[in-house]
Amino acid sequence: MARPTVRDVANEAGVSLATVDRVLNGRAGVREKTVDRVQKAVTKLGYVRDTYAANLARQREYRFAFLLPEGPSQFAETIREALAEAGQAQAADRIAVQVYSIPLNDPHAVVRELRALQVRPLDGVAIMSTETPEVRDAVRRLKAAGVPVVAVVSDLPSSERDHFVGIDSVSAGRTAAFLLGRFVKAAAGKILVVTPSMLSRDSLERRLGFDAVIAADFPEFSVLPTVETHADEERTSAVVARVAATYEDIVGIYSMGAGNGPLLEALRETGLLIACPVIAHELTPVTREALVDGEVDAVIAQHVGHLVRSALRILRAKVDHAAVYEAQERIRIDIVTRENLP
Amino acid sequence: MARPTVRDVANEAGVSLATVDRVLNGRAGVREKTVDRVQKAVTKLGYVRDTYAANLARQREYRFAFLLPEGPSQFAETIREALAEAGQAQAADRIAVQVYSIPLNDPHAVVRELRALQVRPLDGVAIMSTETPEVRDAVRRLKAAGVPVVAVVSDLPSSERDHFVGIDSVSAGRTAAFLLGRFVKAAAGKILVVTPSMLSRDSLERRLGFDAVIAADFPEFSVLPTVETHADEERTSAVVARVAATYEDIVGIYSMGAGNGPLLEALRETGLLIACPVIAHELTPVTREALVDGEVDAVIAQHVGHLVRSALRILRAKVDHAAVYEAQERIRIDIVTRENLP
DNA sequence: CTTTACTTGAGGTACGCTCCTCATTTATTG
DNA sequence: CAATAAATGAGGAGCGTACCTCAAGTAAAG
Repeated sequence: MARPTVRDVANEAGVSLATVDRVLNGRAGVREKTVDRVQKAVTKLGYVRDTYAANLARQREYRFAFLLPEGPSQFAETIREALAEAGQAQAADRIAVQVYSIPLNDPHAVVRELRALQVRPLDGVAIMSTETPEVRDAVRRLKAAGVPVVAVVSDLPSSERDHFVGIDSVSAGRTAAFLLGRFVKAAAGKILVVTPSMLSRDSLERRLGFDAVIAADFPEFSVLPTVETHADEERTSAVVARVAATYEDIVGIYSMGAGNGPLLEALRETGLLIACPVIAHELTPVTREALVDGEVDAVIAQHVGHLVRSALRILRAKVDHAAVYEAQERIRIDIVTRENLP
Repeated sequence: MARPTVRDVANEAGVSLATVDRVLNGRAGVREKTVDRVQKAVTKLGYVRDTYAANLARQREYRFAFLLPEGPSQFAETIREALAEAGQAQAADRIAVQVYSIPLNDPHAVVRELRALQVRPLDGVAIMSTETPEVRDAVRRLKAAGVPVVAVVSDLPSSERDHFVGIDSVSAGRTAAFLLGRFVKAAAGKILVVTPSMLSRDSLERRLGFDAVIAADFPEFSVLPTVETHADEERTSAVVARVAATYEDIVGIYSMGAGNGPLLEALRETGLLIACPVIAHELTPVTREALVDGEVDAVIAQHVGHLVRSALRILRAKVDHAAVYEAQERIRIDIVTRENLP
């Protein structure tokens, strides 16, 4: 009844332990017929390799790199924290994580950083970045070198990343629209949508989902053209002031991206913050405080702890050539309000 | 730089391997002075026991029991599924889970089931149950026998359960109130609250949280006395019909507990379902469908996968006399809408 | 100072697996 | 059919830990 071991498999297949080992680890020099026999024994007995014993024997150390955008992004910061927090568990799982910062606005630096990665021995890479040609090339090179790559938070679909870990941006936008539509008490009016940049795929997709739901379920509201802040404080305050002056019937606000600190400050000045329900993204110190203060009504978030753990699990699975358990790796779209704040 | 092993600790402390082993595993027969020396070496080197190697050597098998309420509860069913789904991972972690059904309405049967538990060798128990005297006694007996017990979903605070795995009911009620208050478009009116039974602690606490938020933030609404369905279909339909006839200004509905199938059916008949926003609990096939159909606007849920995994992790930690990593074990209050349905 | 009880050391075996070597058997080819 | 190549077997060491035994050491009690 106990778990079958390699020994049991060897017996069942009528071969030696060495042969079973060769088959299980894909080593060469075994006739196809024999491979079959062993595999049949494996399935018959329901043998599952004891990964822990295997790793113990193998003295395997998973060396993973996490590439996060440099700079004062609060969200990236919470990911760093989650990574540090997960450190404990990582050590037990023989996972060593190096965190690198990639300077987003300096393509040369990006290339340099990514080149450097290829030199040191590395078993897997997780990247959070917008999809620039440099990043795409780097991912391709890593893949060519046999290093698994997962995209985190923001997908890199046209690179050959192995997996994406994060929420579906279209659904996130739809969720925001649903909540905002339900929260607004006014009978009709305009909805303000703000993002640092519409060049990022995430913003585009969120807007797509947002518009679809507003159009279908809340036709009484019209969504204004997306306001871009370019992650610049002055620009944020200027552009928000202009929009607030132009339209007097703004009834709801959707902040699709980062930079909520300056944005909220600008909104405060215009008085829009008190009048309108606000939906924002990602749970950071700023959005948390805004939730508590009632300035932001709901935050669409992804659990950074899950994000990090999922990325590491997937990288490990890729290294081990094991299957990824998709159901567990799907990141949920968290809705955070003042009352269910974790 | 590599992880320190028992050998390193022995060297550092200037004692033998056997002594280190005695100290680490709390075996008797070591002078206090020596224990200190070893422990100092452990902290100095940052030694962490390799749990996997340890379990391998120990040939440990964690035998856990899950006690779930018998009967056609959809929620308990989803927990069973989550448990089965987790089976894979459990096997790798040397965890064997037995699921038992406890007949809620037959105290004798409960006692019998719980007695039976004590006979078989058992390393830990997770219980989902309301707090009856029988259950309380059983928990006490299990604890006395040295078996860790965690309460799942519904807390058993007056028993000596080691841990509670689930969401905070007061916060859940507050969250429901927040959402409902924001969803209702009417300027004023009454809110209908329904539960199978107000005898359960969960319902009481949810109502508490719900009332607090409505009173504080949405004073334009008044909450009707809780309607009890006693998990009975006919009673549900009768009582809902009566309430609907009595008050014509019901503007929102909060379903605090199980039995959403019959409840929704009854609400459908009264026409309340189309008119009012509805908040319910737990994501089951019924509530999922109701979300998709727009009959229920939001569901307050707890991720059953997390619930199960957390319970197992905690039980394992208790068995190993290891620390529970509280931050990871806090179950989030999920808000599920049509758009972020997992 | 002896007797006794308690502490500690030394060493071995085992867990399930990986990875290595070397010998032996089996199939393939000219 | 011999020479060569390929496939397989047998066995051992090691990963970090647990747990066991037996002997030797040290302290406290009489």
